[in-house]
Amino acid sequence: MSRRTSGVLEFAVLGLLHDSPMHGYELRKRLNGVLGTFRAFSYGSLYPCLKQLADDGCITESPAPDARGRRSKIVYQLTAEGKERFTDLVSETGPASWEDETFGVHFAFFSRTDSDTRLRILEGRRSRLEDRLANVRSSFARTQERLDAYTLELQKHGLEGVEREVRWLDELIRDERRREQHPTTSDRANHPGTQIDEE
Amino acid sequence: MSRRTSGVLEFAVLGLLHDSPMHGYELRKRLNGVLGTFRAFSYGSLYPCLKQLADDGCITESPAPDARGRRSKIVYQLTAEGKERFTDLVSETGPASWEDETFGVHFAFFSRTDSDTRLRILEGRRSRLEDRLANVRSSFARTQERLDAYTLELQKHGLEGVEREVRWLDELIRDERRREQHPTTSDRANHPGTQIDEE
DNA sequence: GTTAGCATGTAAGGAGTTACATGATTTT
DNA sequence: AAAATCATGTAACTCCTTACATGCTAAC
Repeated sequence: MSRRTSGVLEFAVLGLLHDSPMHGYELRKRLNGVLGTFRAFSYGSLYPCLKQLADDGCITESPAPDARGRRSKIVYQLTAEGKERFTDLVSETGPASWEDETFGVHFAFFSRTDSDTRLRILEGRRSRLEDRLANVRSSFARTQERLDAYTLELQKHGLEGVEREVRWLDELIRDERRREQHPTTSDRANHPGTQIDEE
Repeated sequence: MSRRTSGVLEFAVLGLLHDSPMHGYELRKRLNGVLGTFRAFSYGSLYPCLKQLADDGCITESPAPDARGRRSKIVYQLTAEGKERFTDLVSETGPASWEDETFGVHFAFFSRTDSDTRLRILEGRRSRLEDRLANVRSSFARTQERLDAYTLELQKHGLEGVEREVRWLDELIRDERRREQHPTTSDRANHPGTQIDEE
């Protein structure tokens, strides 16, 4: 019942261990694989996080099957409670799922959710970005003349980046809606190998 | 000679105070204006930073905080040492100038630098991103088949974002080179109002 | 038998946030 | 005179990094 840990790292760890047990080293590599450009974590945060998850009863630390020597490798494995915890996290559709720091991870584990949750998160993210656009644009209009060319260029680039993400989200939302209307067999269990039905 | 503070916030504060003295409240608004989409700071980090800069002798707080009776507004102003510090920071062309957390701020104050420094930073950033692309692409090639459609989509989106920034940098570098070859009067002092010579 | 990579950790600290506390000034 | 906004600050905390420390295991 503890539920002490929080944050992106914990979420990602639970998600990866959901696929299969692993040791920390492997975990870290996959972590940086799954999160890609978005984030990278060091062992200095990974191992304490694993300890915490173990304390919380979400994972078990077991010595490796081939352990005969002294300090053996540790295989981390999800418990029933850990699975439950992950399910809770992955189906969260509040602000925590669409903020900058967390949206990427939620998206990375989208195949663990249902279309409904996905849509809510995508739309949440979208309106979050729209808010930001509105803010930036209005302060832009107010202070534009005071900014030099480079600052202006930076604003423009940032703005276009956000606009680009909005377009991306629009496409994803459209696909997701289409899928809701024309459900296929692969929609309930979206395992690796499943393709998004365009391109 | 202290030089204790470091980081983006300090840099940005020095840069803004370089234009004109201000109080903290105003400073914070401009901060979020200049940095736009990239970052936002709270008072909880701004005021301690200002205290630190005052301790370091980079800024003065006027009137002195010992004003009897009422609490008065404080106007923060750059000292000679503060100006020097900012000049040092703004002409830094090492990794500190092109990493994710810092590049934006350096760019925002590009008009305070010479074309040479700008080019070095832009190119440093560019090669930083190229490295990242190479990394992601190779790990992508290795692990692609193990990723589900959403994770793949996320990777793709991230990758395209980086590619987009590279194209942006290419354009800026080209412009900067053109400017080096055809210097205009506005190149040495790039004050507000100066336009980048395209668009 | 030594280098390189696999594997697990810890201590110290950096850079920021949130929530709170307080008071001054302007607008309605 | 109430509400909004301007204005300054602090304490506790979060989440992560760097640098270090240690030892195992495979390959050359």
